[in-house]
Amino acid sequence: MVTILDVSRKAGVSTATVSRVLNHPDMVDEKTRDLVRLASEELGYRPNRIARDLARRSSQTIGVVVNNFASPYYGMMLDGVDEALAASGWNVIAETSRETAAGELRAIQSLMDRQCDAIVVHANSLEDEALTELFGKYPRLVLMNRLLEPFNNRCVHLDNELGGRIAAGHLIAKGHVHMAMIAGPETFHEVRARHRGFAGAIAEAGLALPDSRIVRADFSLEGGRGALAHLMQRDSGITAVFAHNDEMAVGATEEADRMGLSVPKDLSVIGFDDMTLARLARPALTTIGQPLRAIGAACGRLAHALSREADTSKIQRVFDAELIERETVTEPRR
Amino acid sequence: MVTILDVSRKAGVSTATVSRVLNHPDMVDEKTRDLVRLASEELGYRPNRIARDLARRSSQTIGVVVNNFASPYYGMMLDGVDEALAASGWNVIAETSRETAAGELRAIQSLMDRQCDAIVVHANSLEDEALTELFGKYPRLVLMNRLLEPFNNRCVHLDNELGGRIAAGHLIAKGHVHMAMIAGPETFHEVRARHRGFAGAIAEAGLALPDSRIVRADFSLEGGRGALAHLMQRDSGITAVFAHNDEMAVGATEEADRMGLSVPKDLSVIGFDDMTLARLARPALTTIGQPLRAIGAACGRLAHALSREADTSKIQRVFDAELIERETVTEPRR
DNA sequence: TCCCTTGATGTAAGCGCTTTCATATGATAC
DNA sequence: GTATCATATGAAAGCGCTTACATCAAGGGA
Repeated sequence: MVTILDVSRKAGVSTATVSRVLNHPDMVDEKTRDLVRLASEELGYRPNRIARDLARRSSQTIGVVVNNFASPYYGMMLDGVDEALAASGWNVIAETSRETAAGELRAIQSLMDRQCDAIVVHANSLEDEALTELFGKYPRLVLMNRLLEPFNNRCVHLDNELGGRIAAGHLIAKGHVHMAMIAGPETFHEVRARHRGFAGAIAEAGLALPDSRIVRADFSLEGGRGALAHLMQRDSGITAVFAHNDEMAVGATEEADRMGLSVPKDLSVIGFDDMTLARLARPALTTIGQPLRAIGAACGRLAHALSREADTSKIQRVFDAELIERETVTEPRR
Repeated sequence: MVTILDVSRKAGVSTATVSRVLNHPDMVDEKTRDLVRLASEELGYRPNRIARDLARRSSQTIGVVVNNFASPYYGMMLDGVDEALAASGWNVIAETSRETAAGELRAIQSLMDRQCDAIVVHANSLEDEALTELFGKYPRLVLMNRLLEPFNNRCVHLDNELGGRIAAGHLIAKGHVHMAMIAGPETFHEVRARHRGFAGAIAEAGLALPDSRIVRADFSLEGGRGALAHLMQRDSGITAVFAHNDEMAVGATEEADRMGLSVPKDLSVIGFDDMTLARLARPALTTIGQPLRAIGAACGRLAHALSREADTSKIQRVFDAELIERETVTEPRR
């Protein structure tokens, strides 16, 4: 390994000077600069990032914690973070939590041990209290796609409640009255917010969403199928279903099809997330979109600003959900 | 920040002893060990990973270079790497190349600067020569899902040629004679291998795959649609199409539908990759699956072994493509 | 009793950088 | 010619760890 000492010797200067041409080139004479650069070049010198970080007491790195890498949901947000940071020369290092609270803690710890200047965490297993303690203790934590009340200014998230509202609003506008919901697991705070929004808008319209029209599934296609079967068996008068993600919505569509119900003629279906699959499903799924890349990018910018103690006031923290109209919602049959 | 010095003072021992209870606990007396552990605990001490890595001259970290995070194709492989390394306590740090050769080089460099003990790279923009030079120079590089001839033992990949062969074999077995191919961009080495396998198997069966039945598209749904339109216009006798990825296959299916051709009755379609979409498409897409997670895991294991100069001979490097039969292939009409 | 082991700990020298502070040099001003 | 200042550089002290080596006490064998 060629070190700064080798370069300094070859160039006939001190290591301090070499370090300066790397980091503060204007502090050194042009001739010396060229000398050093030439020597660097010839030796193929590359500064050791670890040593630099240790000396600087800053790693110029943002850590990110996500559930896994395989799901494009996290992938898009990660891409967003990455993109936001690329220009500044900062790096992102991501770790997975494997969907457990312990994993989330472990990943955060591990990223702190690596001296990340700030950490963006997508936590959905950790409880509010645990998070509150963490956020109270560490000022350079950013919460990704979740709201934690006293720390709003370090949360970047989709307005899930609005998403639920939009879904309900769209169905109501089409004339639906007997609506049902296929919810995700209650541990997800997004699920609770979507539920709140959907139920709220329905109530405000003077309609009802009895518990019998709510069923929970696990975000999977099969879960969606089972949920729809369950729902229709309880109450065959349902004309529209809101599913908490696209995969369950597609599952519900398939199950409806299997039961001889045509979507959207006999049953309208609306999903959530607007993943690729919503676009590719047939009939193409009407859904609620969220700007994942933008959310990720905002997290990246926020984390970066926090690290440099820069102004964070102009960074957007709440992103609106958006109705993506495709083919699975129409007026109810009368 | 609480350092090893703080702990040593609190426990009344030297920093060396503290370091030893952390790294070689059996070298220190039980009583001292407890003393140190207690002090650590009370102070909330966490070793600074950067300092440790510098002193050890090893980061216990594997770097991974991928095109992007958003595509599950990379996501699954990343998850595989992550999973393979989790047990050993090693970390993975991933960087994106943004799909350019320059980006691939930049990412590799950056990971080297961070002293990754080994680097797994998914390179599809870099030419063979450039890669050969890199692999010659750095013995701890692993190539992900691509074969680079003189360095077979550092390449983990799907047998794409076999994949092409399997696709052709399946269609031939069903009785197809007039087959076509929607290829991806020729810059992808996978594309060339799939082409080779598909064409080879057809030739060996005594059939023909004239150039007029090959058309190139860009791996997108729209590309697939356009390609199929093109193909059928040139030669309406085609009874089966092999597309180089699932998205193009689904596009082709849709376009066929639009043209009044029913899949699979009038036209059989077979894709490649077996992404979620293949499972969810209707009709569900028959395709060639690749064990991405396993490939990623093998890369992780190989990189890990390389770092420790351990035995790598038992690590699988070539993975077989697999036929996933669903609904889009059947016998041709006669 | 003396010498040699053995085991437990401390001392201190790194790891490859950055940065503070001191120093040298030449230019500028009087 | 001397005092002053700006500019360019070097010396050296860290950053928070690990580890080779030295040291020391206790135990065992002669």
